[in-house]
Amino acid sequence: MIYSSELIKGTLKTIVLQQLKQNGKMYGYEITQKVKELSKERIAITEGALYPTLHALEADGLVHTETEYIGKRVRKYYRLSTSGENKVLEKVNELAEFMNTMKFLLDIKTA
Amino acid sequence: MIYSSELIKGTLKTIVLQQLKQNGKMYGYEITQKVKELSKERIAITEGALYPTLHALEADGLVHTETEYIGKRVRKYYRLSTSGENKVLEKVNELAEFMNTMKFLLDIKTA
DNA sequence: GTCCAATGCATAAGATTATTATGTATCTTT
DNA sequence: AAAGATACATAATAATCTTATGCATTGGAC
Repeated sequence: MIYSSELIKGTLKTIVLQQLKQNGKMYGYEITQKVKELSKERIAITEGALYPTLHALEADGLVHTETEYIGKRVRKYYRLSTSGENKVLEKVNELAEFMNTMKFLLDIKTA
Repeated sequence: MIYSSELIKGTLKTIVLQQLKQNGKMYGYEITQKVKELSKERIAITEGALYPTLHALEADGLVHTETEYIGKRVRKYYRLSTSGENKVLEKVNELAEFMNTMKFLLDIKTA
């Protein structure tokens, strides 16, 4: 079962930043696969969502890129900048608090 | 501190449905105030977001409405339909699971 | 050796759903 | 009398996703 796409909205940037934090440098396709695996197939990041997001993170100076060639195929690696490292902490903290609030609001018992 | 609006996206319908479940019948303004109170001012539902959402829930047959007059002032009460009662269970369960997945993905420790 | 699936990037049209602004009107408090 | 709270609603705009499309390389199956 895949989570309905509305839920991903608003958390995608946070997920991507956190993956970069945990893995140092990653390329786009790798991020989709890693998140798919970690979420047991329940979070599917589409390319149409991912690439614009990565470009936005770069435009905001939260990540830096390096291009590598594997044979003739291009890979664009992304890595957190210093401000990106701060941002991921902020974002994850905010989401953690938000989830606590939602748990209370929705009367959800902890598993 | 108010949660950034991106986080609300995708959870607003669930919040509204759950409030209706917990309180039987409610009118729009009441929902905004109740959520504001329960979230300690951290979730602010704007009218421009709420009313279209309520209308959509009604169009989907998840809620029924009754209009009441308090003096000359109109109040439109919303109440879950039978399919709305099923829907709220689905939505809350999905969100609960999603939050567990996110907690794992983002390496968040339980408070 | 050819074809399909997977890998890898990217953008564009369209849909969804929020923000912000605006409008109307009543009621309460100062 | 004025301001703020109550109460509904819609429209223009913005953000951000889905879906579709495009291009190109690589690996495995047949």
